[in-house]
Amino acid sequence: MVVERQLAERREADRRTLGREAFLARVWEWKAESGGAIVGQLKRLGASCDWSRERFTLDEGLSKAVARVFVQLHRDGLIYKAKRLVNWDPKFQTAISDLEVVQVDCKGSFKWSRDDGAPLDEAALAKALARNPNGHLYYFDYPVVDARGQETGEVVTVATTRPETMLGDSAVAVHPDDERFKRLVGARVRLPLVGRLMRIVADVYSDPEKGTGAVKITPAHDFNDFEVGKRHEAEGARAINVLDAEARVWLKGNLDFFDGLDAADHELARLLAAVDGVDRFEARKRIVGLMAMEGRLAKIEPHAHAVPHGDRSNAVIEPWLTDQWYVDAKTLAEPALAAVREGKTQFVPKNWEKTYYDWLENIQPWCVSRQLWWGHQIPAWYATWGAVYVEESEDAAFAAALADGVERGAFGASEAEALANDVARLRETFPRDPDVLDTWFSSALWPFSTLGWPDETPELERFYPTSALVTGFDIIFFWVARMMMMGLHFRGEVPFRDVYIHALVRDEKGAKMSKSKGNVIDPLHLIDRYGADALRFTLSAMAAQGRDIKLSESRVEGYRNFATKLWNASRFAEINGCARVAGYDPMAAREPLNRWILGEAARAVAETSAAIESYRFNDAANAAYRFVWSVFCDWCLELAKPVLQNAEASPAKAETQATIAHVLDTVFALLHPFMPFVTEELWAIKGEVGPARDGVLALGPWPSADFPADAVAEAEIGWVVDLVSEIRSVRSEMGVPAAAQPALTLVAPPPELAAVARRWDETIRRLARVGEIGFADAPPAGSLQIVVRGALAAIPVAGILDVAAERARLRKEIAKEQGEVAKVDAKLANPDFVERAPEEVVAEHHERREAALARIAKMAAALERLERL
RNA sequence: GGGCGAUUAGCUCAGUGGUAGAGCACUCCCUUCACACGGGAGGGGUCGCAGGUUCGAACCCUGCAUCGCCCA
Repeated sequence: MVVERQLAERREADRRTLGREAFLARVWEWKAESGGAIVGQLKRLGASCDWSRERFTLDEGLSKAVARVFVQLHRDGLIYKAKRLVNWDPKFQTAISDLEVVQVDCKGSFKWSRDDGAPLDEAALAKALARNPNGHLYYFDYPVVDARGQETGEVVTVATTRPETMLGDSAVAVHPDDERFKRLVGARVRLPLVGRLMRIVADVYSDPEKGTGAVKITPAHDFNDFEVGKRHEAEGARAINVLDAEARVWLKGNLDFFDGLDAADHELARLLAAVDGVDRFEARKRIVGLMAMEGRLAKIEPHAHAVPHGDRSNAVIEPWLTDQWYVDAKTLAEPALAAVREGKTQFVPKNWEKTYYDWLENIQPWCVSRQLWWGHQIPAWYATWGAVYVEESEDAAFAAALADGVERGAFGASEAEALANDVARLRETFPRDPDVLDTWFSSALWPFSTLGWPDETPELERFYPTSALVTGFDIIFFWVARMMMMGLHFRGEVPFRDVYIHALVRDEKGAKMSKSKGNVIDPLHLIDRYGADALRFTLSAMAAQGRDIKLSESRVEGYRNFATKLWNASRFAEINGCARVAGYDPMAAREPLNRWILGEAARAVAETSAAIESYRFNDAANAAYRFVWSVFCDWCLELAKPVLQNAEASPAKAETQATIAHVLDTVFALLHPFMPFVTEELWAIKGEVGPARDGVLALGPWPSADFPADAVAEAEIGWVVDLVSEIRSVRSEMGVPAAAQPALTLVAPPPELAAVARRWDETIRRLARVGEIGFADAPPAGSLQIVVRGALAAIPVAGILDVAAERARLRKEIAKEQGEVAKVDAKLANPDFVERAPEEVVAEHHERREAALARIAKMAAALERLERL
């Protein structure tokens, strides 16, 4: 299609002029240059595919699979040729499947009624239809005739949105229970302009509520009418095709049309002159005009209805009667449905199962032939005696045709032998079906055709069934369901265990990106600005299940910053001699800080792994992000600074350096799926010092989550973190200048806490920006007082303390805690709660209450001391 | 008309029965020797509305409203 458009743009010969072979050469040319674009995008995004297995549907091996499948299905009776209505695209002149049809709502504005007395303003109608040929309902009177064909004076009014199809009408249907028409069932009407006599038949398809309750039946041009027509063949209903492949009215030489008519009739001649060979929409206007002239047009109303359009061509689709090849999708769908019901294949998120079921349960025969040139040509050869030979190769087909020809007596054995040696004549005698297969037909074989099927290859043995298919929801019908059908039929096993339906990226307003809307966000553009890592991380972080992604650049920017942060953290480690050490054993680490960060890292790895395994990529990205930035950078590196920057070498310093190097390696591996480029780069840089790397990070193992959490280390580090945080908070709130370095007094700490404080003296002073750290039994006068994990800390700021503000602050804190206690008390006072809630929930409430009360007590005491001032 | 989903902080979104969260934006402070693409501290939500189930509901059920998607 694209190539055809290019040809038109460049004013070159169209495909029919060019001929099949020359055209296909052009398409291959185009495929070579543009087909690489998507692969290029994937590579820029860092998709680590096994590119050696890249395939194109028209590759040689895949063609073999297609031929095998077509022949096999034909022998199984699951592919057949039939004359049925198809969705015909008059622009591309090919049949398309239901899925390639999009419904477009149309509503016109033109209104006219014969009862108003004014003549039909054809110019105004033409103007309205020029804007959109659809969107109106036209009411036509069909005169009732008696047994001799004389008009009785009575009319039946039918309504239609496509007036030109009346040329192919062969019945009028009314509902069997509709009292208004009961006595007319079986009577005949004369089709205006044409003169055809047709029956009024009773059929439940006719909806008494819609239009006039009587509906014209045009079996050759409407899917519903086709079914109605079949039911009433005995009453004369038949398919009369009145359009050609380009949707022009086709009457001259149309035997079906003239059947039963007097070709010499002058009224018919006038009709032919007016509409024969005329485009359907022009014919629509002319038919309406002719009907008005005959006084058979009752009225025209604006009418909202859905009009089928080709999703590629955007042309209005015409239901058209043709010979096409069909796959018996209903039969193939049964195992495909069962496989998902039995859980052999699982959808993630699960709710997409419903979409899959709905479609497969209501599946229609799949029209697989296309009147195009680009694609797998259908492996069917025809003989003059009406037989068709479906074979995997031309040779096989000719052999079969010759043998059959001899059998039928079409020619003698010697004649057949002579023919067999003359390929040119064979091709003339048994022409191949010129149509090609729907591209989704070959796509349906993808999971096994790409692995070498129909040969039993080692790849097939190893990789089929595949573990997971990742795709968009809009592909469930087109591809997933069809791969399931074909995979089960030809391999006896599902093609994949999991089907992960990913989010669709939309623009910032939530609109689906489309070239015609011009709101496409080019990933390469974003990559140029923020880097592939930032884009990947953003997409992962926003890929919550069951929701689409409204991509906003600010998020991408934020994750670009994250990549920078990671880079700087690595630089910090490098500057501070955090080099990898051969044989480093995390389990042997002694320092609380190291044991703590190792435990935190293990937890982050475990969380990220679990999230990835259950396809919760946003949770995975967030867990990794939080650990790297909020834990490792914000605390571990900060807490390590005093040790690292101490000029003296010590076992603690060496252990910390080695641990940080080790944790960084963990971080690189953990982030690699989200940010492959920067992590690979850092991995290489950090590989320059210390033991040699085994290989690239991309091929390295996933980090271990084995390190057990160390409660003692957590208590120590956690307290330091909380203390620093609390001091910072109270400083900021009370307006202690950043430059001021007041002392810190720990009030009567338990001995082990005092030891911790001494161990972290330098760190606390640095991070909390306090001077000397001392111990006392009571807080010094004029102190800010805070409670950290049950311990009281005081910051004497006598000179600058605003006593009133500090009182207010303490009262506010106390009130907050009291509120908490009140809430918990209310619950605990409820006997139903205590009785029915799980024990641990009740216990937790008690603990919360105790903790709050303890804080209140300490702060109340602090407040009291302040009051005494 | 049928089905699916959404409605939570200014914005974009997590959160499937037990103390409402993140990123961005916003306010204030900081040129502290990895990082201003940074550091620190804050403000901000009766979880669309109305019922119901439950000791307890953003979460489960029913109805309604608004928006979106798919199918006919």
